[in-house]
Amino acid sequence: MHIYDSVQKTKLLFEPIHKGKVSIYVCGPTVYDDAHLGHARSALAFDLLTRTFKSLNYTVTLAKNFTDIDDKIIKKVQQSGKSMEEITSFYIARYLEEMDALGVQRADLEPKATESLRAIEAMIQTLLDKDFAYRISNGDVYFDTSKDRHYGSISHQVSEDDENQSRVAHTEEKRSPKDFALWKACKNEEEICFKTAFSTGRPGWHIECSAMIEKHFSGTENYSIDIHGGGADLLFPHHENEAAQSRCATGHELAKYWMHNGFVQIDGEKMSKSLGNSFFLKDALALYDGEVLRFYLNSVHYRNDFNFSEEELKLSKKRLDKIYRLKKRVSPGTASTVNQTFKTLLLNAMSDDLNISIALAVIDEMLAVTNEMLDSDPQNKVLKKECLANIAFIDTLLGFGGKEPFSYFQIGVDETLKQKITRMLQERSEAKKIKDFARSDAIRDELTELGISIMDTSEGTLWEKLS
RNA sequence: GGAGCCAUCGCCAAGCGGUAAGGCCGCAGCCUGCAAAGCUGCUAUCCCCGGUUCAAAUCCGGGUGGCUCCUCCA
Repeated sequence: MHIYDSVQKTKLLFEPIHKGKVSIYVCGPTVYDDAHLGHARSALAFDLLTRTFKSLNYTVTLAKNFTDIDDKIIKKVQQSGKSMEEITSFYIARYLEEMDALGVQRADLEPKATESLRAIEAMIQTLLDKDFAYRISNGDVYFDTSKDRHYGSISHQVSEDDENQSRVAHTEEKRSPKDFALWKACKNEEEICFKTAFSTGRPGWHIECSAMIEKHFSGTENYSIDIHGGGADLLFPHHENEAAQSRCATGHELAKYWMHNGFVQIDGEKMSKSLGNSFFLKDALALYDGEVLRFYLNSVHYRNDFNFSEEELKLSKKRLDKIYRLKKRVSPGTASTVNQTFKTLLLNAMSDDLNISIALAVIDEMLAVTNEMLDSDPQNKVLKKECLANIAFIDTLLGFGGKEPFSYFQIGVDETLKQKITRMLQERSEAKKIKDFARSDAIRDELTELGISIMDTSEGTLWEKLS
């Protein structure tokens, strides 16, 4: 397995800390609002990563956190009158439902900030004890970036010039604009506050990830985990700060490899809540099947930016359709053993920093070859069984192609319409029997108007919903 | 102002110094009563200008254009 490390900015051979095992921590969402396509892209990218490791016979431990303490959540509590727990549990549940619909496998660990307060407090206390952090008069605790000689080594974005480092306003007591909050003291009684030795308040954004990783992963003398992942926007300052905290608190590096996924864009601009161009997952899933969305969002390499368009999504579906058409051809039946050449080619592609484009090309080649062989030998049962195994492997590795193929093409067609289609097809085949082609073609036109495409085969007439 | 990323056929997109994968669309053909599906065939010298090299889409320098980070952000 080779992966691109965003710290060294090059593709590296993956060598696990512990042989045969891989530990991955991905920054999850802040749960104060609905997830959009960008959240899906990130989840999907790391889902592909864990599936690939699993197929390579690694034992994977994946952690994805939920940030459930945050200024925006507090704001929402104040505005809505609901409790923090009500709000966060609602969005966590919805996030998980939507990820299920996309075929994202659940993380092994889903730590929350509210459940990690003791670990957070302990890490901040360690940093204070070791003099890597300082408390100011209002109770805030800051990380002293000047004490960390390696600060900047993750993102390479730290300026020598303090004035240019940040555009945010700073408290006077902060020693440097680069310093960041580990702990924010409560300013008034309405806020959500937790008692600690240093002050009553809440954790800063960066500390939870560092603390959770220490809490859940054993690590070694060199690294806490193998891979740390997240969106490209998290590289700086979030991951830089995480790395600094962990390095200074534990004496070793946080992660051996760092991976960052590219953005989902709308009309060439980053999708974000602040820009107001978000396409929410709940809306997308109301319009399109989760598997289709998954296929589309995964069809471009995870590090590239992804310019989303509904037209492209529909075109992308055609490529998925081809897998299911072949699956129809080889169904029903039981899968035998996956073709080893096919399996190797697919795995090789994904082992090269998740090269999905090559993987899809390998699949298309398998599709074409199998279709061709079936054209000349339609009853080849050995071939059919192997093909079912091949498609099952695609589903295991990439997470699509697993549905029952006939129902796949009928998603969105209700029972009433299905019965109507069946009646029309019966009438059409009777017309065809007596060579009344005018009548049979008229029925086909009616079906087209209903959004249904038909195809005559030796097994009878099949139909699909037009997308 | 500081720090990066990207630019390949009409569209999407691989390529990681050795002579341009794949998909969509289009055209022609096979199959079909006609279609659909499937199969076969056809379509690019890689934003521009220099340089390095026997050899560059791939490396270096300079442009142009787009995006991102430096504030919450996947």
